[in-house]
Formats: sequence, C-alpha cells, structure tokens
Amino acid sequence: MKIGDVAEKSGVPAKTIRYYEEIGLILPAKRSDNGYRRYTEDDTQTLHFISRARGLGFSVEDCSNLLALYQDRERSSADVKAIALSNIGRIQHKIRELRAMEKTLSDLADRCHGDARPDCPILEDLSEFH
Amino acid sequence: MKIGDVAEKSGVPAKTIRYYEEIGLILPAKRSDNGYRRYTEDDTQTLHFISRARGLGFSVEDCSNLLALYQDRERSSADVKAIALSNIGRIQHKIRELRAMEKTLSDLADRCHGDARPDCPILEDLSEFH
DNA sequence: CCTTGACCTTCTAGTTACTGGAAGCTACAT
DNA sequence: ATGTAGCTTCCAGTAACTAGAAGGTCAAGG
Repeated sequence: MKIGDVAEKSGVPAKTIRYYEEIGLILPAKRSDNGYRRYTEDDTQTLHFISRARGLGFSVEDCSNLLALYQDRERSSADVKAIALSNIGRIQHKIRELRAMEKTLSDLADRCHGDARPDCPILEDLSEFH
Repeated sequence: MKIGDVAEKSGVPAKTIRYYEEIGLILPAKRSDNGYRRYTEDDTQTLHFISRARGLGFSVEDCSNLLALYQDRERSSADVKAIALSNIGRIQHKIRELRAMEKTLSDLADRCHGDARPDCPILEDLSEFH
C-alpha cells in the first residue's frame, strides 16, 4: 500500500502520517524501489488507533505511551487507566473553565441591547478592574 | 512606569507585553533615555482590558477589534455583541465536543478494572474500527 | 569606588500538532 | 508523447506565548 491508500483507510492525512514518522510516533516506513513509502494492514490499524485516541483528546505523547502499552502483552490495565483518568481530569477542568467563560459572556450579551447606541455593558465590563 | 510595574498592575507578564507590542496589538511604548519602555495608567487599563478579554476566550485578533471598538465613541453596541455572540457559539461548540470525549472516556475507564491484568477495554476500543 | 542584585534591552528558538506550498520525480492512461 | 495524479523533500506558517542567553542600567551597601 502507498501512503495515499493507508491515509484513506485510516483517516489520517498523508501529510500527517509523514509528520508522525518524522517525530517518531510511528516507525519509519519501508520504501519501494521508487522511494515511495510502503504500508501494511498493521500500519492502518496503528494509524487508526492513533486517530481515535487523538479524537478522544489524548496528546501525541499520550498516544506514544498508549501505543507502547498496546504493544506490550505484559502491561497492566491499570497503566492504561491512569492515562485515561488523567485525561478525563484535564477535560473536566477545561469544561469547567469554558462553562465559566460562557456564563460570563452570556450574562454580558444579555445585558447588551445590541443596537445602534454606543453604550455597551460588554466593553464596560472588560474595562473594569475586578 | 517601567514594564515590570505595568506588568504587575495589569496582570500581563512583561514578556507578553513586549510580544503584544511586537505583533501590533498595542502601540509601541515611548522610551526613556536609557531605552526602557515607559507606561502610563492608561496603558495599565488597556492591558487589563486585553487580559480580561483573553481570559474570556477572545482571540488576540478579537481583542484587537474589541479595543478598536472600545476606543470608538461612535460604534454601536451591536458590533460588540456580534463578536461576543460568535465567541459564545465557539465556546458552546467546544464544550459539547469535550463532553462527548469525557463521556466516552469515562465509560471506557469504568469498564476497565484497572489492576495488574493485561486485558483492557480502553485499548480494545481504541484499536477497533467504528 | 566597587560589587551585587534586580531590572531592563534584543535576539533566537522552542512549544503543539499539524497544514500549505514549491520543486521535482514516478506511474499510468490516452 | 502528454496529461494528471500521486509521490518525494524541504521550507514556512499557524496561535500565543515562553525560556534563555548576552549584555546594558540603576540603586543600595560595604
């Protein structure tokens, strides 16, 4: 398989696959005589794994760890769970932050009449010290 | 006032103030004879405004627009509200995404016994095609 | 007067995770 | 022979800073 094929199958763009190779997240692909990268079904699996983990908010470094754990038949599920839990914590924290932002902004927008008049509670709030 | 003073008063680090000047978000500060940047209370206000807007999730470019609107005595509150609303939309979208991630990860973590045994629903899920 | 320490200056480079584009080679169909 | 699609490498840009190096400035203390 060439890079375009594995890109389509795994859902990871060719550019991104080359990038993952460059940063060492995946092993350098073997090359054909013409210099093209060659891939197998296993590579498709690996890239899909990465794609799904990234979609769940794991960092590239997390992916590297998860991949190592995935390939280690001896690893304990506790190791994996620890990474997942710390990620859940970060996600929850981010959600709380965003909710606070949203609430403040919504309150301000509600109080702003939003017409041609220049007075605006949003700007007034931003310019005040709290 | 020197950069360190205005940094402390506004809550924006000195490094960041220089950066804001470099990218044109704020006007270049006047210099003292020794080459140090000099600031006034107005600058403190402006930096505080930016800091608060950034804290509410506005991009630096948003800040640039908000600042222009803030300094325009003729502007309508509708212009400001439009920026705020589009920001609220982006924040809500991000919250929905993060909640979906969190739910999937929590479900997986719940099903993972998290002990020394190697079988792990988290990795199994990541490696499956959906 | 000299030193110490806290600031200040500029410049370069690193962070995260890609993405776009240019220049040039290869493969295959018409 | 030619077109075009896909492959290669390398360089640069994105957002918004942040760290660090090398060196100038200033006030206080001995």
